[in-house]
Amino acid sequence: MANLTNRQKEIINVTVAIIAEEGIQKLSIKNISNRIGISEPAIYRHFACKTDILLAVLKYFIHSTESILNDGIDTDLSPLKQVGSILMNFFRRFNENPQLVTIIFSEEIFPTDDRIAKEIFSIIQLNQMTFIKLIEKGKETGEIRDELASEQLSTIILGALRVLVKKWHLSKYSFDLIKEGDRLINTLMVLIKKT
Amino acid sequence: MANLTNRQKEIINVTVAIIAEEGIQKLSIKNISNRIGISEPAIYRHFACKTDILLAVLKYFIHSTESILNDGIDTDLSPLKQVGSILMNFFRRFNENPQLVTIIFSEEIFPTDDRIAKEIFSIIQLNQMTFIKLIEKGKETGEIRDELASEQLSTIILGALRVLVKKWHLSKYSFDLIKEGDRLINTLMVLIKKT
Amino acid sequence: MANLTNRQKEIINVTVAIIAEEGIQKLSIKNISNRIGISEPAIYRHFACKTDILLAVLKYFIHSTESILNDGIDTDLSPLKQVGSILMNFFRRFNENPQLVTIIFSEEIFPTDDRIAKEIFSIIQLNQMTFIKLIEKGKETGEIRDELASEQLSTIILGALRVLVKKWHLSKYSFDLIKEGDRLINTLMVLIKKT
Amino acid sequence: MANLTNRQKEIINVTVAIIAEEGIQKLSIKNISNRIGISEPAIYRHFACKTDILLAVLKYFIHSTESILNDGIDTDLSPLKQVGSILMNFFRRFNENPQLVTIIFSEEIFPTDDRIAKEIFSIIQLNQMTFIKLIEKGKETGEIRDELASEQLSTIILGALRVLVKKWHLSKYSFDLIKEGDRLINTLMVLIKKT
DNA sequence: TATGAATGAGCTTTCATTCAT
DNA sequence: CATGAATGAAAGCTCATTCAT
Repeated sequence: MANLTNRQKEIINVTVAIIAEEGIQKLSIKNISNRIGISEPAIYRHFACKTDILLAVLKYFIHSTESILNDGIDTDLSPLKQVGSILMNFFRRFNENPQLVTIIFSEEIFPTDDRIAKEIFSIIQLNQMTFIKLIEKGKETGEIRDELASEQLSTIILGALRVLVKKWHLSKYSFDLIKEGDRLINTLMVLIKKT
Repeated sequence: MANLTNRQKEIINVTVAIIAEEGIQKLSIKNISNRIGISEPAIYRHFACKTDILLAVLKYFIHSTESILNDGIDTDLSPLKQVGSILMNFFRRFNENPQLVTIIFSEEIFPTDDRIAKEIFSIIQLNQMTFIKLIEKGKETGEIRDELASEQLSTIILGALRVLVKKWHLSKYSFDLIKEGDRLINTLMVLIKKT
Repeated sequence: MANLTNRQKEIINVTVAIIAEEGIQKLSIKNISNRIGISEPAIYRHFACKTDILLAVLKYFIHSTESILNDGIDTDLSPLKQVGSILMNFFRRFNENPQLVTIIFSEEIFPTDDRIAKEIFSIIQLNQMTFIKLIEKGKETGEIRDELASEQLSTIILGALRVLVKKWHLSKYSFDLIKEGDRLINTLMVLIKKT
Repeated sequence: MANLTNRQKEIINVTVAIIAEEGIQKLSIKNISNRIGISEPAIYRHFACKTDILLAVLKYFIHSTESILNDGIDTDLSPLKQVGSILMNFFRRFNENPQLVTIIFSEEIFPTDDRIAKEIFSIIQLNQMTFIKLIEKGKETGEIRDELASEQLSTIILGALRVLVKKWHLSKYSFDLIKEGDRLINTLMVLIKKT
């Protein structure tokens, strides 16, 4: 976000808001420019085309995801605790900013475009790799069950995260994500920790 | 699918194929009619509007999902084995019919429409409830760890299923879903079974 | 109406009802066939094209108009009384069958078509001539002011009829057409009768 | 018309011309844009939807009607003379601009729409009230027969105006509207003035 | 006499984008 | 940096009508 102008940031924010509130089908240049209060051609002063806006949005999400992951990882906690800490970070971020949900786990909504597909793949890889590394570390320290493949454990953790958050989103935030998230983390911890 | 005409079935199949191959953004009446080889207005002899086509597609998926779930549940296997059997059924179905993936786990792709939202919610509920019931049974028979909430275990199982299948799909089927699915099932079994 | 089949009469009645209730813009073959409960092509068994249906409707109105005019004229009343009698006949017919209004004075609603234009012109001529003849007779009997041109008096009478009926129709029948019609007739009588 | 852009005025004029020449059934965005020489979507830069164009047309007619009425009313003439003056104004305006006829007296041609219905009702009310007020004044000054209800006289005057103009229009302007109009005005004057 | 299926032409409207100013 | 005007392409959908059965 550093090398973006204020207008570009504004466009990205408005784009995220539209996708979250009205769905990607309602995302149009007109819709974006109306929300900002400028004309449609004005958008093209700041982005070459619509795809570039979506790419910028995705890059912003990578940045968000990275910061969620890093906030959890920069501690003195044990690897297992760090897994829990990262998950709780996700829940907290979603709770504060629910519109993130619509996009951060929604590969499907974006139009089929090679550049976009690449960007999405890198988000997924980032999540996957972070957890795999932590699980490996946890196995080394004897904290995590080492008879189970790290990749599969990572899949299980990410899947649980995703399904709970989606359920929360589809239920229109009808339950306390932090509380349910905490319970889910505990269950996951019980499942994977060495006894 | 029983009370549908052949043309209606054809339209549904073509719709599924388009969504799977080109994404929902490319789904248009023209696209559907072109693939079938009829004119656009001809579609409206068989469905009143585009939304009705999507609803029919979703109902078809509910039917598919139900049959996947029922194929696993109608056995003499133990509840835990049934969980594994259902999961393997999913993997096998996806492997045979990869275009199912794009839709069956993709709430987000459908346009915001009350009737569609209702249909999607029922698919999710169906999956959730099936696993919760089996887990409850498994706890009763002493096969599944009873210190863990059934709803959370269900969330974990569904999440793992989803993430593996999506990974397979995004990687353009670059790995053997059946083999990886089998390994994931084993890992899940190890995690949740009582020792 | 004599040489029409029952189905043809049914189609005409339904067409009149649609025009009256929903306007001519909503008149379509589909709409007609739906109301009757038959298929669209079935309509073409009874009329060659849509214009023919409209022509039949117009002929039915000519017939209606003729009978309204004749019911008033076949009496022993004086010419001036006959003018009043015919006008009251119109009001009574509209009161019993309000959907007549939408069409009987609505040249404009029909599509531009030579055959239709001809038919409409003949309705107007019929009305015009009937009143002109009566006024001429009334002048001869010394009942009607003879310093005024018959054609203009006819125009004034027909105009008054039309505006009152349209007002009644636009106000959604909010006043008693018979009572207001009676008062209008009296006013017209006062205006044109010789003193 | 003051707060309209030139393009908007052009669209309104072309719309009026199409309705007058081809009927409202032939009025389409394509038809409008073709006549102007721009593309169809270009229309939507100037009006949000087709209904808004029709509303602008109607507002233009209200304005026209108002100026016809006011041109006649702002004089030192007696009320009865003013009635005649207004009627002659109508005839003159129609004579100069025959396409006005098709719309100004044609409530029926517009599609059923609440906003449009409201606009049409206000045109009718305006005409009605203007004549009623003048007749009331004429009764006070002893110029107009006071044994007759003003509302009915207004109905008679408006009806006569309408029928003559429509006759002129349907006959494809085959007679001199000004001359016939003048004769009709004289007849009306004779009928309603106190003797 | 009726129907199911289909069609070409047309409709209103939206979209991403361009260009002169 | 911004806008008003415009556009080609495409969308979902309706219409009168045809044709084989």
